[in-house]
Amino acid sequence: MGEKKYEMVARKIRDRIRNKAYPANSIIPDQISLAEEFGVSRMTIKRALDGLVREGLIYSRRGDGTYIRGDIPMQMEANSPANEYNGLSQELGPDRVTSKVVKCDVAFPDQIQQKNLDIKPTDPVYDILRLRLVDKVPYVLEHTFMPVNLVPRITDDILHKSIYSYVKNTLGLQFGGAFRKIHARKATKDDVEQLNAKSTDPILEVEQIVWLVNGVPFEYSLSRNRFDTRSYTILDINAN
Amino acid sequence: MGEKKYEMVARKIRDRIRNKAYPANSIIPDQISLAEEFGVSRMTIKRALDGLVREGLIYSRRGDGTYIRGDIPMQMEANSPANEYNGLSQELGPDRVTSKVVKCDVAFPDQIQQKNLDIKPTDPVYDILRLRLVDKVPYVLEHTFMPVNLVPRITDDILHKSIYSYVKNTLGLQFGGAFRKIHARKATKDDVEQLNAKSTDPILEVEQIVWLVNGVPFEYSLSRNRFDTRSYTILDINAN
DNA sequence: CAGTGGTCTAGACCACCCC
DNA sequence: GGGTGGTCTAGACCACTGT
Repeated sequence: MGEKKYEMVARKIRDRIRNKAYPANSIIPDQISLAEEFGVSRMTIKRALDGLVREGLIYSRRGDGTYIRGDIPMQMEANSPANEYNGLSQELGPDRVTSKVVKCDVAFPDQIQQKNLDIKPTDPVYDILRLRLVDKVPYVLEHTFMPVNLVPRITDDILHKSIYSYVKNTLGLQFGGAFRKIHARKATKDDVEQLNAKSTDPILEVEQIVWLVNGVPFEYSLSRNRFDTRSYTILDINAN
Repeated sequence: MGEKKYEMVARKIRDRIRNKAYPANSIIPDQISLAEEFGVSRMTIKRALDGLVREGLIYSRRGDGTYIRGDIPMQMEANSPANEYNGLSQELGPDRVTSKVVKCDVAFPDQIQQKNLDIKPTDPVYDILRLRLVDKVPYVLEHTFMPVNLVPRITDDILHKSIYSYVKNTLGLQFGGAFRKIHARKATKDDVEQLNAKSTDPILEVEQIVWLVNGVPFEYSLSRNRFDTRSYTILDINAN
């Protein structure tokens, strides 16, 4: 189906912010005027604005108006946001990202994997260790576990490109969400060998569960990032 | 002012989930039934459910129904979420948290502070270094910068308790959001001395800007956490 | 097909800010 | 008081899932 009305409105207002048609720190037209301009109801305008609030682009104050938020300097300098489940390839473009498959096994899950993927000891999982390189420089060492029955027919070609685009586009599965836990860790032998980390370097580790829209856990993974080239960014808006 | 209707509905449904009146992985009544039961319109039910979806408690599928999400095992084990702007005292209870004020100066901001707080070189800032202890064990070393004009009359008593509750409750200011960047770092001399970290220990650093509802940056801080006692958790729901 | 959740409307009322 | 955003309604229509 086509673009929803509130998505259309949000997109157009987002464009105006990018074009500086609505400059930083300025006030934008009131909701009734916007409703007339876009030919939709005020509730639909509100819905679109709520989305932009959560994206951090605007903020509203009851009795006052809706304003464009200025740029966040820290965000401007962020190298690559480590959030979202789009995978590195989509974030940085598939041309810059390459993968070295260190290991790709099928095995029965250990207790941690059983618990995090909500599966039985007899349900086999993929056990995949990949080094992801950006512009041929080691970037992150990803250890991924996925139930075999959810993700059939993994090929070497897929592993060298993007698992996520395979899951999304070929298998037609939709991601519902993720829970992540970020740690600082000491470097292991693998980190030294694969990431070219020094043995005294800290490692930024992201442990995550990703599940599908139907609530089924689909991936449990541990990503070990070089501390000097990667950080994780979070925008946390205090909204309903 | 009183509780809004959608907040009331969300709270009651949240309670039913906690009580297992709506058990994990079960389906809940349809929106029309809920609307009748609570005596509100269906839109209000939808609004309440949307909030619970973002909290990760439920998920809905069009044409099907709304389901209770099972517990996330990784979340159960999380020691203490490092997110939110409530401050440590509120997270863990004021009785367990103590503070050692290492430094509390007023100074003119350097370029980084000017940029992140959006202030002029002539606007003085607090430069506060506090060690936060939980059950008397060093936990996090917080380096905080705040514009003096926004947060007047900081006292030693406030520094030993909670700056956040002072800002929220005494000054009556409301937090609008935060942007955070998480790094893994090498330990510094301060970390060794204050956090009792070993010089070879990694440090989990949270760099953040917090702003108020009117968009004004209010705090820029660097929190250095012991890698073995603290992690940062994020729940990331794929929703509108 | 029946039943579900998602979108959208037109209008009402309220809480709040600023003048 | 005048104008703003926030809440809530009753109802309509649509998209989707299951059978």
